[in-house]
Amino acid sequence: MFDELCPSSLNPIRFGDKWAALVIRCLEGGPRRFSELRVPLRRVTPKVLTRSLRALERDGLVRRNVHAGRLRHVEYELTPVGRSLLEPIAVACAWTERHWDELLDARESYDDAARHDR
Amino acid sequence: MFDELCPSSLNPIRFGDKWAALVIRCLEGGPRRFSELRVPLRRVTPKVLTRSLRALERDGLVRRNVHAGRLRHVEYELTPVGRSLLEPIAVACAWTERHWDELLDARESYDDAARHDR
DNA sequence: CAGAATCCCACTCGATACTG
DNA sequence: CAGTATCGAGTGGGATTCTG
Repeated sequence: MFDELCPSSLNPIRFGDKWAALVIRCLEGGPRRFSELRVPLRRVTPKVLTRSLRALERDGLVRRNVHAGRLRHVEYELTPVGRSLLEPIAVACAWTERHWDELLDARESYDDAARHDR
Repeated sequence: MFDELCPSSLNPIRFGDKWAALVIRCLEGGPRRFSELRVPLRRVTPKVLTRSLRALERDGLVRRNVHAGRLRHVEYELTPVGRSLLEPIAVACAWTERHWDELLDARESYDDAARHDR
């Protein structure tokens, strides 16, 4: 899922925006700071990551906690509702894992047939 | 899911393009013709429905059968792989049904707070 | 009947640069 | 550190009209 060679854009199942599912899985192990999220999600620009987090926050799936101090830091964590999304995500991942090869094969032969028709 | 008052665009879980999940559920009961699909999916223009069906066909989720004759007609039906998608879809639907109200409430209070901050 | 052609809008995503 | 500002490209969806 975090593999660049396996772009999730090919996956027929999506949760929220492009990065939402990844963000949720990154928060599975507990609260994470913005810059901590940027490590596994280094392909996401801060602006886009922020928007994704805001959307999740708006839906009550993620809670945003600001810790003021000398060096301010912000933590994001899953709410119970957000955590409950892990189950459908896991089901979707299992489906994709089981049918990924069939999907790729189907696309290949479809595209081949289309190319032959021209 | 087919309700206009419940736009699936608010649903955080999506399968394929905007109409894919609906198409799949329409095909659950057996093969359907293009114009039959257009009845429950009357909000979808033919072009968009065609594109959605083609995408599903490309992924091997739907099979397209052309019956030539005096009056030509085309039938679409789920492949076994397509049918297997019904399970993740059902899980997603169950999740949404269970958390829909929380989602709406969260959005409302988030938007209220945002409006108050300005 | 089952689409294809054309045009267009809105929105998402991303790159880059900047800031309290 | 945790974002915001700006700009640009690409994509998806839709309205309308036409066709083998």
